[in-house]
Amino acid sequence: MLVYQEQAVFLASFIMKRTHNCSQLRKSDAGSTATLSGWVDSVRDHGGILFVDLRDREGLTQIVLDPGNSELEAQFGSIKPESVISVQGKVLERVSEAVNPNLDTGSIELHASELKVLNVSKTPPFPMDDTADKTSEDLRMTYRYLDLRRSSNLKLLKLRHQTSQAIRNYMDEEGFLDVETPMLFKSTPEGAREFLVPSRMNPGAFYALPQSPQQYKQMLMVAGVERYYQLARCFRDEDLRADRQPEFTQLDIELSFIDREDMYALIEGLMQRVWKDVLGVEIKTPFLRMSYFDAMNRFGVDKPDMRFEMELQDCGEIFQNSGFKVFKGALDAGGAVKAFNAKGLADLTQGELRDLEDAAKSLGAKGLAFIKSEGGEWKSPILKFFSDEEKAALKESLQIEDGDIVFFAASDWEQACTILGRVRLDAAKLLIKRGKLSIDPAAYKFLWVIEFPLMLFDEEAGRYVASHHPFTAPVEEDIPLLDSDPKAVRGQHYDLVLNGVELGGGSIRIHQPALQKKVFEEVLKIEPDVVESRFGYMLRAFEYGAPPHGGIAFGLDRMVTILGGRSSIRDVIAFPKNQKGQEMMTQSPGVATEKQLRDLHIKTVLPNKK
RNA sequence: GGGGUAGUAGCUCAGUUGGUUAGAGCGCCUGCCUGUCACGCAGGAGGCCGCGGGUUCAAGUCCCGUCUAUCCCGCCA
Repeated sequence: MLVYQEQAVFLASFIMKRTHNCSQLRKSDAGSTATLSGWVDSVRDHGGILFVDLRDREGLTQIVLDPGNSELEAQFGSIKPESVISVQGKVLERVSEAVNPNLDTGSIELHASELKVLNVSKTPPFPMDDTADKTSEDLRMTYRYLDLRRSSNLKLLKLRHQTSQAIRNYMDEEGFLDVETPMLFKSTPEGAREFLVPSRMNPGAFYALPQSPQQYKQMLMVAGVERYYQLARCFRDEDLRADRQPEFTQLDIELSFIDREDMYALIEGLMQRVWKDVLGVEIKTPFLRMSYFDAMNRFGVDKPDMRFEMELQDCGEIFQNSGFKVFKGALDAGGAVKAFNAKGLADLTQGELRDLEDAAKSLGAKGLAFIKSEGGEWKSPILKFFSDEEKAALKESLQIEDGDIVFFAASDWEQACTILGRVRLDAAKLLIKRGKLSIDPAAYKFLWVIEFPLMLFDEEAGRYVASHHPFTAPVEEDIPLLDSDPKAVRGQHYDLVLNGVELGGGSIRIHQPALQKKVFEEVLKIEPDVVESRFGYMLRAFEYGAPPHGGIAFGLDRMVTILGGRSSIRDVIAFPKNQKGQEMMTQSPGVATEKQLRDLHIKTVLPNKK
């Protein structure tokens, strides 16, 4: 009997096969017969006449049930929003007063003559329109299949598809091969924490899920692939943020016989293509370029948002001989005094000021010095330490006018820049809230950040560490500095930044085995046996004719987030994980059975709960 | 690991200096309604005020703890 019913439904779906989607019918179809299938978006029962908005992936069509058909009326009476139905009927042009200009199909409606209720829906746990954006993510993710069914979310999935499609077309036309690399990789404890996968057949041994296909793609260059790309899934077992997921997708690219200029041109073309195909927007090239030093010095971050000004100024000269010990002391210690003018923000509240100060403190500042210009006079707790000359010089260099507030940071150069970089972004948000600063949502300010230092000195480890990764090639003329002054060596590294978001980064790689070995052993001071076990195959590969090569990788999720005008990458991932790395719908991760653990030669030791 | 914010009806939120029976909008249920498109109108149901403890004659409200979510720092290309 049950089987019979299922067959009946199965059969029904064929009898009522759809002839159009819900966004297709137009005035020209008037008079014809059509069948639509989809979800009930809303029901408006006027007693006599009844309207149903039928929705599918493509759009919405209004169904009309004219009075007089008691059998159909009974059927329609039973349907609820989100039920799945098929309707057959006559397409009729709407009378002019009834036309809905907000709907693609608003000039017609389908007058139902037959209805199949394919599946009745329970009442959804949250609204199915855009007001659900305010519903807690927790609940939406538990019912992600309903959340995704909302048209704004289906649009985002479509947008993501269009983005990867545009990428694939461009890469194909540029001669790139899509090559898949292993998901089960070897652990490389440098860098991000990895997800480990126990190997049943090799007791005690573990695979690691790749943080990126970095090493494999370089091997593909040695193999002569010349141009490789992949939309690669990558994994990092680190704490999450709005723009970070434990698994994410990279557009991974590597190519041979190129220099940095070739890379810039290739990627600028790619971005042009993506923005054109997905949004219909023309992006201007070439992109602006800025050295890492300038980015830090002028904006306090290595990924400046170029959509607004408020640049940091250097006040070192002004306070060279200042009576204000905090500033003088920082300068005497070889540091810097930086400042920027948050134009028009003198009216900030005590709470807002405290928030800015907290932000500064979280980056190591002892406080946040400021000068407000309000009602024709300057107000500041530190004003009394400044001489008239210093005040005049400040007014001049920071262009201080009434209503402005200037923030200061005095520390070593990098920290001072970082602190103000953060305050600058927060101040911009406050100005936007007040309507004093506006950022065009359709502005796309691409920027290459270049000339990063190849190494950073890690105070904790007491040695140099690669700022990008250890395969980045030094700028040619800086190679002699590897021995004398490693931190002055610039890498052939480049980041692509868009509106303050790091879209991607990469570098020209080292392809000479001797230089790579030197970087590993002499500069980064990695023990030779560790080098051998982790990178030995790579050094050997380079001895067999490695071509000069370089690459780049982009966060596809971040790119789609920006294209879709969203703020969280979770919005553009079909089934994202929450901040604890759990996927709420399937309740993953789950506990393994005893047998599974035994097979994998694993014992779990749970943390003590106090 | 640390800090901020939030947790009250299915959803979004209000709830005064602690004070009687905890409210609104949407949704849901019932009825009415022949042109709506967020239909309208009338009525109704629905609450462990996250959880545990404390202060008090009295706690949604104050205190302590805890859990959950989210944002940020640490961490992470």
